[in-house]
Amino acid sequence: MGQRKSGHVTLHDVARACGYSVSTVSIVLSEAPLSQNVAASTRARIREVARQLGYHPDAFARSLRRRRSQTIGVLAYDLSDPFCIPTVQGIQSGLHPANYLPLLMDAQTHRKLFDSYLKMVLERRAEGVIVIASWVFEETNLLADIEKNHVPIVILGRDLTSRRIDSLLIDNEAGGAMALRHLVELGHRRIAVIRGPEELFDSEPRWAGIRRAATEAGIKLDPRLVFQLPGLAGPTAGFEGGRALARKMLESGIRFTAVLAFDDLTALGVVRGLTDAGLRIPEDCSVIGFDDVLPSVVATPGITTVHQPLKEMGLLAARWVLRAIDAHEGTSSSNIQLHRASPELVVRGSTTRAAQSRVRTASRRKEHA
Amino acid sequence: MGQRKSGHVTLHDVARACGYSVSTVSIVLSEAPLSQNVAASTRARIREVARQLGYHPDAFARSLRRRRSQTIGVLAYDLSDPFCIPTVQGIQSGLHPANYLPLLMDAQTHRKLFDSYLKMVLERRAEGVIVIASWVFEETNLLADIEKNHVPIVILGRDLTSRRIDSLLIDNEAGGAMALRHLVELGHRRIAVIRGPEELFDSEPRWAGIRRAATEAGIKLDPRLVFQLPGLAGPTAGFEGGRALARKMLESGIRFTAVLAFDDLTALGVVRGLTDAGLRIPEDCSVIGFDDVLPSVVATPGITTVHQPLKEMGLLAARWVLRAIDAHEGTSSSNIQLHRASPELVVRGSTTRAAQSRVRTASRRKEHA
DNA sequence: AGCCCTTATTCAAACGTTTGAACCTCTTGA
DNA sequence: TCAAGAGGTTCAAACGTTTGAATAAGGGCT
Repeated sequence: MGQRKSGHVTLHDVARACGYSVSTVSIVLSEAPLSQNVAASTRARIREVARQLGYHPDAFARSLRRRRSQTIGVLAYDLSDPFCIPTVQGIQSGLHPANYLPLLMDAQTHRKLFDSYLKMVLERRAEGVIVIASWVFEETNLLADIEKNHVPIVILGRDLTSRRIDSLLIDNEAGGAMALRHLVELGHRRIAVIRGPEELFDSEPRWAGIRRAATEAGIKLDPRLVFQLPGLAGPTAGFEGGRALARKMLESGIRFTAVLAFDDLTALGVVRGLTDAGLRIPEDCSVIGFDDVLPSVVATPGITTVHQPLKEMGLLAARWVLRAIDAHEGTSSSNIQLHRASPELVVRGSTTRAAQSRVRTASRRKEHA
Repeated sequence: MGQRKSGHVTLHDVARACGYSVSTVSIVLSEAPLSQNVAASTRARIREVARQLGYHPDAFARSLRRRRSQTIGVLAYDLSDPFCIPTVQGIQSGLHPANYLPLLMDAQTHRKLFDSYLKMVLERRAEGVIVIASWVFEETNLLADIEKNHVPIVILGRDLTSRRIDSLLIDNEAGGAMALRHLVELGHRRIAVIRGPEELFDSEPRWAGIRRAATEAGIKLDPRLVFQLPGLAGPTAGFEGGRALARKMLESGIRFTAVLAFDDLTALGVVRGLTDAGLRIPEDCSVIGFDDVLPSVVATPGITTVHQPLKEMGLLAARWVLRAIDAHEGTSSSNIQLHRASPELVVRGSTTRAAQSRVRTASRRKEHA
């Protein structure tokens, strides 16, 4: 009856209630090796009492004593980016079998939040950290602290091997090339490209891949058809950006039969922009994106895109940290790793052969020239 | 130099490094009231050394001693449901100012995961729990444990006041009515309805609201035009369901000029299904959804829908738990609360006046009759 | 009897904090 | 000169676990 002030049932309570010592109860409930030596009847009794009282071991006390938190900090730069979710799920599924718990935090694109969460992760003695970051996380000085405390860290979405951090990211170069090749194979020659914002790490290599593929295919990308997304803010920035640029494309008066957008949200914005102007997708203009997020799947037409194996990447990231933790047991760090995941083309309804589309676009375009 | 075995810098280390006792260091670094009495020079010195060493207080030890975890468990039934994200963000923003940290877990619709996470939340001594659940969380016996341990709990998305749990949810009845009224005001009379799956709590009241509004408007809902989503599985189940049912609608041969879908994903599925059959949205048929998730914003046409103020609800949920924790300090529980958030209609491109659309649909329909 | 082994249980120290109480060493006022 | 206070710092106990070492009681062996 007498409730402890904390309001939580402790080993002590269970011990008192069943007449055994705290040690015995602990040994039984935590299934320590010694528990083989405990009489079966005792075990049963203790378990029963614990259950009745609703006992749950205190993770703080336990972690303090065991010096293991069984926790991995997962820092997402913005959960509302559909990009993050599958990654997180991959991480989760990698951590769960090893009995590790992700300590998931959403920085909501705020640099300050990011820093303060990183600190918290450290304070909660996460044994490792996974950062999902396209762009935050430039130069946080907490990184130094992480090192000082010997917490292994893996970053997803950027190459930071130069700073001696294990990194996983999509092969943007290959992905960009893949997207352009797809359009070329459909017969498109006059292709508008929307590059990513400068702050974004992915922008450059993706663009490089696009140019390489264009060169290989013997196609010149008209510089007047190359646009760039402005800096980002909010979850629908890509959409609005794509929409605005679509309008610009039409106003430019240059002929094009396909748009290669930086990512899916941008592609969806382009679709909206072109549709508003009276074009039909894909008949009058093909549109391709990058990422393969949910909205691309459920939009009509579905957006052809370059799929990132996010779940797999998350899973791998989880494996890496766990391995690093194990290694740490031994001693010293292994070598810094870099993984470039292979993108995959997903063809949906937003792209089609160029043949007739070129004509239509041309005729339509006059209205906006 | 000599690294402690734990690899973490402790108060002890800082104390040794600067020649003061652990107590003094603790008092300074935790900014305890006593720290006014500590010489300014000492304070500065201690802070400096702590910084240099990369000291971060051990949250376990601290929570253990202070008997406060500053943590609220947040259990989402499925983070990949776009529905969850804004809610989580709302919760986060409600917790942050009070210096509480959400312990976010994603059950990924797995009942077992849900239970095991709930246990973990309890073990980590969360001071409160917020559950985002449309459907999991039927009868988990852990609920009893939660009560035994006096952890305040709030549920989002269901009414569980009958089980003495504070609950927040959207006013489904009003939302359903709102959706139907919108269609009626646009002149639609022959409206197809897709009800939610039975397991889902929201399905029934939403449907009730629809019927009430129909009656009030003097409209009969043709039972042959009322469909029901099958049980759900996976994030795109709603989409596939809507798509399949759209086909069924057309095959039924019954005339309709608008579809009221259970939620946005379903609505998007309907759009796809109808479009595939050659109809145009909204000219040939209006489609309305429910929830206002990201894909509805970025699809073309944008999906007209009933907005749920998820961020606000999350914020309120956070406030409630915090209040409950404060109250707990005092003693005894206040009364169980229920909040029905008011939905809001968001008109986008997927709905339009019925006048011409009825004709077109009729003429189109022949192709599929 | 004495010894060792097994079985069943408990002791007590430790994990890294926080904090009420205690301890010094000065001033200051009477 | 002493008491009282203030300023500055430390003691030591506690939070709820875990775990190596210790204890105790029973056998079986020589």
